[in-house]
This record gives sequence, C-alpha cells and structure tokens, in this order.
Amino acid sequence: MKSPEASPLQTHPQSESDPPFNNPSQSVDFIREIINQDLKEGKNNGKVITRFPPEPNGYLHIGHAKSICLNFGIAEEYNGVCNLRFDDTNPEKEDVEYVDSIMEDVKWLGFDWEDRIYFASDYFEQLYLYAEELIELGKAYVCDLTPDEIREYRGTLTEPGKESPYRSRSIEENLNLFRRMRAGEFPDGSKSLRAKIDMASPNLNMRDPVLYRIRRVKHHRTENKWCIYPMYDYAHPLSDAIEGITHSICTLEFENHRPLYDWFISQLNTKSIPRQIEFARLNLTYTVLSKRRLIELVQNKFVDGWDDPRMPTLAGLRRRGFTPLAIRNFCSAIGVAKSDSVIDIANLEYFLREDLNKKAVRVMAVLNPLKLVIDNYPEDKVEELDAENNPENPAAGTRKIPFCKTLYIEKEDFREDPPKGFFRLSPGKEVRLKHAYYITCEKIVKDPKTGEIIELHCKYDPNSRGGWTTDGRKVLGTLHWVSAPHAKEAEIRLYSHLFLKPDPDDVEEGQDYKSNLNPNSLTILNGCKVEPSLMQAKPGIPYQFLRQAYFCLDSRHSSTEKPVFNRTVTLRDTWGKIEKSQRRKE
RNA sequence: UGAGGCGUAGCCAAGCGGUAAGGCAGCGGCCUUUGGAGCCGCCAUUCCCAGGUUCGAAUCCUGGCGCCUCAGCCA
Repeated sequence: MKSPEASPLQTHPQSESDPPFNNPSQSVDFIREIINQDLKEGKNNGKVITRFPPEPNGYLHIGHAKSICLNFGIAEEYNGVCNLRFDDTNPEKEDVEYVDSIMEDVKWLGFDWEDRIYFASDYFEQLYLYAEELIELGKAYVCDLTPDEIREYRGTLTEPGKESPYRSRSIEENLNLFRRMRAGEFPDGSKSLRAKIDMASPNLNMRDPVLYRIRRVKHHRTENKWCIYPMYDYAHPLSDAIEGITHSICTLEFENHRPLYDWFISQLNTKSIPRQIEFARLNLTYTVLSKRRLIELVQNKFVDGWDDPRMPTLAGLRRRGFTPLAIRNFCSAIGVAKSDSVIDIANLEYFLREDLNKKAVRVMAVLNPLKLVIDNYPEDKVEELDAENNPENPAAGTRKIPFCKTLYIEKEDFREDPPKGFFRLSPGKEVRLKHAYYITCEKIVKDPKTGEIIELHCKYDPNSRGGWTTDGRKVLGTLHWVSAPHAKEAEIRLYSHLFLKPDPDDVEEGQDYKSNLNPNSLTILNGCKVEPSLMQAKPGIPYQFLRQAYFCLDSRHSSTEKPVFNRTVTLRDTWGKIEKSQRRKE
C-alpha cells in the first residue's frame, strides 16, 4: 500500500453518486504508479492531463473503451482533465460519420470532455511552423526518394540503412522546397519531408522517418486547404505538447516509437514535456477487435452494420443492451498491464449480468409457446395477479398481470419423460406458475400425425393463489407463462458469439479468421408470446424475461405492431450445465 | 546473428528481499415463488528454466528458453 499522500485515490474520494469503482484489491496499476512518482517529483506542476486520441476512421469498440476508461478515469482521479482529440492526419481514411459516432459513444460511456474537443487538423499550421523550425535547425530535409526507394534505403532489421542522397541539401534549399511542397508545386508523393536522425539506428523508426507527405485529398475539416499532411509520429507528440498533455497513454505497438516521440519534444522547444506510456491493448475471446477486420465484417455484410448487436463496437453493444456501467466495471476489473493478454469474454458477461440484475424489470415472455389449458379453471374468468417488478429492488414496485384458463408456457419446460433432476413440468408433476397457482399436468395432446406435443391439460389448486400454500407443500419447479388471450406477439433475436473458437485466428492453413464465423450467431424467433406490458418497451431499457435472459427492444427493427427484442445476455443456466454434464457421462 | 517489450493458476492480475492479494471460470454446499440473485467453502508448497547471492528469493545477479512489436509517404 502506498502512503496516503502518494495516492490521489484517497485524497479525492469518489462521491456517493459515482458508479462503484470495481477494484476491491486497491492495488495500483503501473501507469498510476508512474503518475504518482511524477507527482512526487513535482513534475508538470502537479497537473495530470490526458487525452483520448481516436482516428475518425471507424467505430469505437470495447478495446477503445479500455483506453477511454483509463484516460478519462485517471484524469478524474487525479483531479485533472482528459481531452478528446481526433487524430485526423490521414484524410484518405477519415470521415465525419466516424467523428459523430465517436462523440456519441464516449458520451454514452459516461465521460465528459466539456469544451475540450480538439482535432490534430486544428494544429496543422502550428505543426507546419514546427517543421520549418526543424529544417532551420538542420534536423529535417526534403527528400525526393520514391516510397520504394525509401524502403530500400531504410535497411532491414539486422542491417543499417543508407543515407538519402538528398540528405545534405542546404537549409535554404530545404526551406524553399518545403514551402513549395505546401504551395502545391509538386505532384503527390514526389517529395517528402524527413527528419534527419540516424540511418544506422537499431530502431527503424529513427532512420529518418517521413514527417510530411504530399496528398491532394480533401480533408473532412480543412477541406482543400492543405496538400501536405503530417504523419502520426510527428503530429502526435507535438499535438500532445500543444495541449499540455502530461501523460500520453497509448498501446504497446507504439513502444518502439517512444524514442522518436521524445526526439521531437526535445528538438523543438515545446513548453510542456508530455510523457508517453504504453499498455497492452484489450483482446477478448470469441471476438475480433481490429478496425481492419471490423470494417471488413461490415463492408462484406457478414454483419448488418457497425451497430449489429453481435459487433464488439460500442454502438453494437449499446443496441444489444449493454449498459455503460457494465463496460466500465469490466474495464476496471481487467486491469492494466504490459503483458499481451486475452480476456475471457465470460468476464464481460459477468459484469453485464451484475449490472442488469440490479436494473432490469422482470417480465414474462414465452419464446417457444406450448398451449396449456387449466381444466378446472372457470371458462371466462380473468384474474389480475400481482407481480413484483424486481426482487433486487422493492422500490421498482409491482404490476398486474392477467391470468385465465388458457396459457402458454415454454416448450422446454415440459418433458413427457423427464430426466433425473428435472423439476419442471411432466405428467403428474406439480409445479408453480410464477405469481399464480400450483398446477399438475393431467393430459398431453399430441398431433396425431407427427407425435408432437401440441397441448397440455392441467388442474390447478385454487388455494395456491399467488404461488403459495399454507400446508408447507414443497414445489421445486417454477415456470413462467403468459395468458393466451392477452399475450402479444413479438419477434425475438437470440445472439451468440460471432466466432466459433475462442481464438478466431485458430484456423486451418490457408484460411483466415472469417472461416471461424459462427453461422448461428443470430437466431430469429417469431410468434413469441409476451406479456402485454411489454408493448410499452423502449430501446435502452433492460428487461429480464424471467428464467431466461436479459432483453431490450431493438432500436432498428421494432414497430408499434410488432416489437423486436434483442437478447442481451442469458441468465446463468445451472440446469443447462447439469444436463450437459449428464449427457457427457452417458 | 538488430532493437524494444513481456513471461505469477484455465483466463486476467497484485506482489517491489520476510515466506503467493483479488476478480472471472471451475467445483462442492446453503438458501430461494427465477435451476436467476445472494451466501459459505475449495481451487499455485510455488512464480518460464538452470545456476548463483542471502538466515531468507516470484522479487537481486548470471546464463538460457518462449512469446509479442518494428523494415507504410497508416495510426
């Protein structure tokens, strides 16, 4: 445990209204450790300023959420701020559609950049001036080598590169050429501005990296103002410095770029000295999390858009019914470190269920209906029974549900020949209808042709109203049901993992991850019977369909006549597990 | 045979010379008008391997091994 003054977590306790910070261990990750040390040494005047720097070339996914939670979370804990900065230095791939979705997703997760929304493109002029400064320092030059030649000159991992023949141009010539590059005097790709560092460096990033390229491409913000665009390695550290970022947190693949990051900061006299820290990106089992692949899934119609509920994008997860708190709790629970890791997706599902359990209204819905008639129940009688909305939260109150002679129950809740341990309905067996009565099955009606069970006849015990008797009778099984004449029809969409294997890259020679796509990741059920209250469902409100799963109204396919529900995540299924292991034994 | 990282349970992850936290998964049990939730218990004599230093090593030293990243005018 660190001393109290070393831990801002303790000097700035979270208020009551803050979501629970799910880190019972109280251990501090290596990034916060570094920040604590910097603070102790009095760096940055005791300030902590971070940034979340997405490139607007795709939708945000759960991996970005880890970074967002880290950057905004750290800012909050240390009483600092976190900027939202779009890293839009490559107009060929970027689009406003993406900046809009990114803003929506960050907000949805519950983070606030206030007025600090920035674009690297806002710094193009300043960045250009810095480049001239570098030229004047003799630290950058205009190079006429083609991309192919640059690659050849760069050398390899084990052999040093060789210097460009243009490396020794005079400062005046470089300045002149660079200005003319900006003025549009040279064709695309014909020249580049390069840093003059060390062609023999063991770190390839230091072998005279390109700073500016010529590209006549319309930028989504600066439009046609520029025909030269800065490279990430150059723009990023300087953008950080311009914003006064103290800790520039990024993923591991940029570790090799840190010497270059520091080089720019030390060559140019920036007023602030940002520090880059790298952590391991998130990987999830049964999931693919690279922009290249996600965009491929969308463009080749393997899924129905960026917000397909099977996608790991924040838009997809939101539509699927995930809550921001579940994602945030997940992100803080998995930790931050430097070892490449793959998180079991069961973790995500755990934190989802944990949150949904507290929030979801319990309702009854029958996915695969089986008609059930209570023979000894009066023909035209309808009762209004009380049902609690959420046993985890009595304040959620109760509602009335209609009950009568004809009901639907779930097909899989009846077995003519029950296996051992099955305590749902079977011939002669008494079970409880949730919130209603005890019933006993007396007769099965089958389709004479197919043998399929199409109707059940039962008797009920009038003394068990509400699902209780006073005689201490033990009724183990409880079934959900819906009144047949009152039930509404709904479409229900069941989702499972998009990929068949924990590691989508686990493929046969010559195949790629797409061969592991799960052909059954979406199952559409029609003719589902739901209780009437569900006709008031709104997207974004979580429901628990009792004994089954959490669901939410689909924001795209629902209509007033026919609601469509997405299965967010199943309930834990202990019986399913038992049955599975029984089957294994046989 | 270059450089930079990383190796602690099935999956994450603490640990910072004093005798292996916590979470997920799994497995038992209790409880239950959701086979849900909740509760209780179990789950690393050992930290990639081999030597060394030390009264004492996951932690320090030496030497191996394994994995990841880098040869875009992408980020």
